[in-house]
Amino acid sequence: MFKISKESKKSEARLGVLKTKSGNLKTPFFMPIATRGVIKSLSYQDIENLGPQIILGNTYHLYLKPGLKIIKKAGGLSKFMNNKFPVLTDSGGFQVFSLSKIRKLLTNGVRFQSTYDGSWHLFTPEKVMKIQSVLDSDIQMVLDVCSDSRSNNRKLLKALELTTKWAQKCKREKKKLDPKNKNLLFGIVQGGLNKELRLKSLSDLVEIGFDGYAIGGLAVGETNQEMYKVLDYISSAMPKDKPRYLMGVGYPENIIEAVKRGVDMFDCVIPTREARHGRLYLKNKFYPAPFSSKKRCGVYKTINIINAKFANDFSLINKDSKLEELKKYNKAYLHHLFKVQDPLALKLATLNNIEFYLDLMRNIRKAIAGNNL
RNA sequence: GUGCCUAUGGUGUAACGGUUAACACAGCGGUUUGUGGUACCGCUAAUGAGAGUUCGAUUCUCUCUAGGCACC
Repeated sequence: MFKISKESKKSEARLGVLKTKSGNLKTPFFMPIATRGVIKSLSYQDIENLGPQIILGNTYHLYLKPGLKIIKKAGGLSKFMNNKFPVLTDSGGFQVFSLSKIRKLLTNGVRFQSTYDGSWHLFTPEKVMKIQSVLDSDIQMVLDVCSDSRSNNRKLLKALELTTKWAQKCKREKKKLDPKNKNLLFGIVQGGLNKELRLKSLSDLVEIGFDGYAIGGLAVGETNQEMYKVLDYISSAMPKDKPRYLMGVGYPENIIEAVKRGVDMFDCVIPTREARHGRLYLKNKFYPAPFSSKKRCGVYKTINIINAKFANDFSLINKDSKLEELKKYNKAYLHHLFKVQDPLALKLATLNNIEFYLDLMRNIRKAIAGNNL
């Protein structure tokens, strides 16, 4: 299921292959986000041109819209999207955190209010697994309780205990729904910034046994240093022969620091969300030199294409791109597209940033192979 | 030509004889970590011109200028 092919001599970084029913994934990898069943503004053709290894969808959002009936009729999320890549679905655990104002935490699950029509829906561990079964995602996540990493220990402990209890239920339900273990199930480590709680959470999950382990509840308000400190001890304590997934992270420098600490999988809204707000990730002249811990790893820069100075910049959006659009359109034009709020602006910027992230991951893998990371 | 009405940032509107003239959009810049395209946070920017009344006028009066409407 997961095989490590190379361990860096320079750090805890490793190369591996994760097998899923829809394809094999070279780790470390990054998952572009398609929460609602679309990488915002991109068609399946655009996605194929980018060639991600895997994309990410969301249980809560897809359950509300289009709903299970439609997904079932379509034959699963990938068929619905005409997507040929593996899919990981998040459980809705993050919505416990991000939608904290419109949810109620119960001992048997979470009651969420729909962001569409205000109706209430109970998400139990069992139900979340049923939904993911219909979505037929290659990698499924247990329902967890993601809390603010700076919460007090009592709250963290409660979140952790619920997470563990629910993880057990998720595993049991998954066995019923998918006895041949066609799709993978990952547990999620919680515990905030508390070492003792983190390690307890991990060992409880390992005892239950999962196909992979995720680190949740990070990048939710703490500093980078605090996050790295957690990774320092939790990553090395995780089973070596299972993939490690740092949920929701991050900026390129965060990803590099996590890879050095032995993390294999990432997802983040940054490249896509920031694209829609006009920020483009671009290689600088040192790319892909050995990634340093300097700001922007010393190898990339960002620009805000909406800035007035680009109104007159007729240089190409991205001369290094493999994508025709980014090599043929210039910055002044993209600036204009943002000013007139044309959807093409979002698509071009999104293509640029995802391409950057995927290329970054390729170079990270190359660097590990050469013991340079 | 006569009468009436109007004049506030780039645009559209508030306000009041009395603190620093408010709001929206536009403009300029920033934020974003298991999604925020519709989000969030800053910044810039105005009382048409002149005179009078008044302790104090963007507000009241007059003249001018510009625009609108009606009549000839």
